[in-house]
Formats: sequence, structure tokens, C-alpha cells
Amino acid sequence: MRNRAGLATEAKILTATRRLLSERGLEGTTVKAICDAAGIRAGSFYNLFPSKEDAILSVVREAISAVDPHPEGDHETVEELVDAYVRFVEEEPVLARVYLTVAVLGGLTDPEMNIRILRHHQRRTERFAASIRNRRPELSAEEATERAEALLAALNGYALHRLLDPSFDFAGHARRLLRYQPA
Amino acid sequence: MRNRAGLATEAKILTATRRLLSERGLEGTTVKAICDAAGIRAGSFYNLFPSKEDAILSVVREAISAVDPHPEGDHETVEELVDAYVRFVEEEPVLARVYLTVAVLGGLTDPEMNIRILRHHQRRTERFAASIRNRRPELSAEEATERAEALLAALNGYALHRLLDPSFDFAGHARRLLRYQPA
DNA sequence: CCTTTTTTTGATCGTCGACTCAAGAATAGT
DNA sequence: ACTATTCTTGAGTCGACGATCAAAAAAAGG
Repeated sequence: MRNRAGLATEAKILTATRRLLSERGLEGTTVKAICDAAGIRAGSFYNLFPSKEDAILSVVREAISAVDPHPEGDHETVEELVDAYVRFVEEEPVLARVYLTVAVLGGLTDPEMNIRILRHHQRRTERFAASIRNRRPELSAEEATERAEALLAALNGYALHRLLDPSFDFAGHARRLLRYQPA
Repeated sequence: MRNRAGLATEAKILTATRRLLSERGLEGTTVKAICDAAGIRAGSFYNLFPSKEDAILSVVREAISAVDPHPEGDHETVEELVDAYVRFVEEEPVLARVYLTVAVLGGLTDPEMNIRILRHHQRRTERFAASIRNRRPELSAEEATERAEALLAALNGYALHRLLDPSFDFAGHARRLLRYQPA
């Protein structure tokens, strides 16, 4: 693809797909809905994406990789990681919805999404566990991993609730969680 | 419906629907899949259920009402309520999956499911808040509600994680949650 | 300007989804 | 045993979905 029009169309398609996935879920994200929202015909869609799944996967990958900040230093604190997740959910609600509804939910029923979300979750758990062990070296690797798992699960629960009830104080409760169970 | 065969067929349909919803989600729960699993033809299905949504809604209602124990006394403790939820998830994994994937996560994209899950969630929050205030009468209604919301959100996160990783110690972490943030 | 490549369009295809119906088989009630 | 009701079946309708394609239109490159 070299034409400017093609790049613009691709962007319109991805924007429409993001919005649809976030608002109507996998079921509501049809090729027709995407094309209507993007103001194009189906043929143009298939000129740029080999299949519907391709466009969806592209957005899902984007959402998953936006969940956590890209690794910077070797000494991340748990607070930084938690704050980053809170910011992600609050500042990128569209991608956050895609992450939670399509990736996490889809991981429970769709086999391909399952391996994808498990891989992501393992990396994420290891990262959190490392930051926990940074602060509390006396913890065994297993203990740190278990705490990271519980912390992440609770955070996901908070995030989920936050999507249902925007007045939920995600940041405050996340901080409180860290205070009571100081990682 | 008076015929025994009809009752038996209805049970087979509901069993198949439960299993499909839990394993393949809304998307994978087609009339054909239900009928295949139940060993009947589509006509029999529509002799007993006016629509596919009807059968699904029936199972979703069942799952939602199985989440919490039916009210007994006026003095439930938070521990009892939390334990009941843990037991529900561990002893009724099929319904628990339906509850979390179809009802809770579906509530984020499907408008009808949304009002259903919000109603349920409000009742549940009030119940938890009441049990919290039972133990700590010095808390304001708002504070108790906020704590109940956070507790429930974290529990749902744990439950969700438990579905992805059956080795996750849901009961243990739930208890620890209560200890650190003693409701 | 002309050629090549990319993009868009509109029509269309096959498949699979939910759902219907007439006719026959089974079952209750009497 | 008879009859009315319920249940099951198989064939079928209809629409939506993902996907394809030839041809026209637009853009890029020289």
C-alpha cells in the first residue's frame, strides 16, 4: 500500500473497529458495521485486510500492548505499575474496554484468544512479581508470583467495575489495595 | 406442557444451553449447537421456547440467582457472603462461567444484559453493605457501600482469574482480602 | 501525458444463522 | 379404545454474514 488514500482508509477502518469492539463487542463488530462506520464499501475493506479477524486481531493486539507501559528501567515499583494500569483504564477507555471484554472475556471461550491472553498474563504477572520482589527481597519467587496474581486479579475486577460504573474510584481503591497488602 | 417427554426435552435443552454458554460463550451458543447437544431437531426446540434468547435468558437468570444464597436471616456476616460466593464459583463452575462471561462481561456490550446485571449488582452491593454495617455501625451508609463495591469488584476479579487458572487459590485470597480490609 | 499500480465500487456468491410449518408419532385423559 | 392434546420431525424460508471479483476511478511515478 503506497497510496495516501489507502492509509487513510486503513486508519478509518481501525478507528471504526476499535469503537465497535468497545461498544458492541465481538458479536456486534460485523464487516458491514465497520464499513458503514468508516464510510466505505466492503471491497475496500478487503483490499486492505485479508479478513475480518485480521482487523479485529490488530485492534486486540493494540489493546493488549497498551495495557502496560513499555519496559523502561530495571527497577519498576509496584506503585508505578499499578498507576500505569489505572491511567490506561481511565485515559484510554476504548482500548480498556476492548482489552477486558474482547481479550479477557474472549480468552474464556475462544481457544486462540485464550493462548494469547495467557501469554500476556504470564508476562504481566512476572513483571509485577519482579517489582514486588524488588521491594521485598525476602519473599520467595512463588510468594511474589502469588501476590502478583492476586493483585492483578483484583485490579482487573476494579477495572471491570469501573467500566460498569464510571463513578467508581478506581485509583483510590487501587492505592488502598496496595496499602493494605503492601505487595 | 403436560407431556413427560416435553419436560425431559426442556431439561435437555437447558442443560445443553448451560454447557454451551459456559464453554463457547454467547457466540457459540447457536440453536443448531443446542439441538445437536440435546439430540433433538430445531422444531422441538421451538415447541418449548419461543426464541433462542428465551432459553439463554432462562439460564442467565438461573446463574444470576445462584450467585448469592437466598436470604435467610437479617444478620448475615461478610464472611458468610464471601464464603458463599467462593463456594458458588468452586462448586458450580458452569453457572459461574455463565455468570461472569455472559452476564457481567456481556453487560458491558449488550444493553439488555446491562440493565439486568446492574439491577443484580445493586441488590448485591446493598446486601454486602448491610452486612458490613452490621459489624461496623460507625461507618456511614456511603462508606459501607463503597467498601462493598470494592470488595465485590475484587472478588469478581478473583473469580475471573480463577476461571483462567484453576490452581488460583480463590478461597485463600478472598479470606486474605477480608483480613486486610476488614470490611 | 502516459503507464503502472493502487483504490473504490457495486453486484454477487455460498454459508450459516434463527425461525416456521404441515404432517405424522406419541402421550394423556376419559 | 377413542379423542384431544402435545411432541417430534424434515423440509423449507429468509435474512445476514463473510468474502470475491470485474471493472471503473484515482493516484503515483517518470
